[in-house]
Amino acid sequence: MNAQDVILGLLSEQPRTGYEIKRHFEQFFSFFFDASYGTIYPTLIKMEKAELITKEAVRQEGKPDKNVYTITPAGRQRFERYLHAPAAKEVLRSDFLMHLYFGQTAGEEAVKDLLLGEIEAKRGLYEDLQRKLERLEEGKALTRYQKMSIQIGLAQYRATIDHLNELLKEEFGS
Amino acid sequence: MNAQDVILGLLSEQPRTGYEIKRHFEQFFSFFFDASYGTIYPTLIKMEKAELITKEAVRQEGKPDKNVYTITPAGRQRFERYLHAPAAKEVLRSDFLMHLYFGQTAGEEAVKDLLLGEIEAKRGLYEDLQRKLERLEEGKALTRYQKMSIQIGLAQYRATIDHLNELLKEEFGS
DNA sequence: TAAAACATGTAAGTAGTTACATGATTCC
DNA sequence: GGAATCATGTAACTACTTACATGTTTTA
Repeated sequence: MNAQDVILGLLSEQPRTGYEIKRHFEQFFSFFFDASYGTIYPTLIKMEKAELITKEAVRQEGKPDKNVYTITPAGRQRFERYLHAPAAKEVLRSDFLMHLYFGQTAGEEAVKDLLLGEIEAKRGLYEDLQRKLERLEEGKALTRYQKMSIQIGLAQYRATIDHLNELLKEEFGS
Repeated sequence: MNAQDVILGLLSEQPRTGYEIKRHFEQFFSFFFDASYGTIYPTLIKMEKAELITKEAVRQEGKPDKNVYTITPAGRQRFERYLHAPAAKEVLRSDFLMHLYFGQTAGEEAVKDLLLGEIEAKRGLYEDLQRKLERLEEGKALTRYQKMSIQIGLAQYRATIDHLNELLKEEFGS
């Protein structure tokens, strides 16, 4: 999975601008994918050259002009290929766990703060994601599977928060 | 967190070769960090030039020669700086969740297979990590915090497997 | 009046992977 | 005899981020 696959997927739902794609990443994919404008815009240009998508420039009043991208049949085919290929293995990069691993060097107080910080961070992410899900459910624009993927994120956060809280109680008694 | 920080951490425990560092990544960090030889060896060379570590060539019988790296005081200082800086935010990249998100396009059968596959994959990772933990506990070479970080991984896998199994039952009735 | 939202793009740099290249020894 | 383990390294490439660059309108 790279930025191109994901962008193709979003454009297979409907035409979108680079700006809208980025917003979608933040709203739906925040906990398992991200890409910056510095990736999105060059990728769109590259994909247009490869004829996977087409660009339409749209003039707007009171706002900057925008480029709306539409997927082509070749683009759709490419996306199908990605979708039916086996999912690549998940990659987690956790600086929190790395810090914890070296806790002996950092000292008990530092580790306690680390745990407290991680719990707070995860709680924030959890609430944020929950609010997003609520807002999206009101809008009714959510497929069954989109909802599932968000709920998996929620369950994962929840489980981590619970486990970390237990650890804190057991190991540091507070 | 980058490869340099982590390597510095491992060398702060004891002198090691590039090969041993890679093996350690696999044994301890498999679920929250990884780096290939193509990263490790060039990084070691760069760090030696920066005088964060020193190299000692060791001749061996019946095995290739090896380069044993030792951390310098400057390297230790650099590692402390990393360790006391706030932990960078965790990054997850899940192609499984991306596939699930686009389940509507892929179809119900494909999604069911996807879930089944993910459960199997996670179960494998869980058992693997559990075996690693057992072996390491026998060896008694584990600090309290090292054990904690592995247990967090185990709890995370466990929670995901359970949640995915429930999803499968509820949504696909099998 | 300042920040957020809307909107696009580039240049320079960072950080990594994959594949190749080599070669002995030990275990199955 | 073949796979796994031990052991190091490079070249080409991929994929991304960060910072810069610009400018309007709406909202708090």
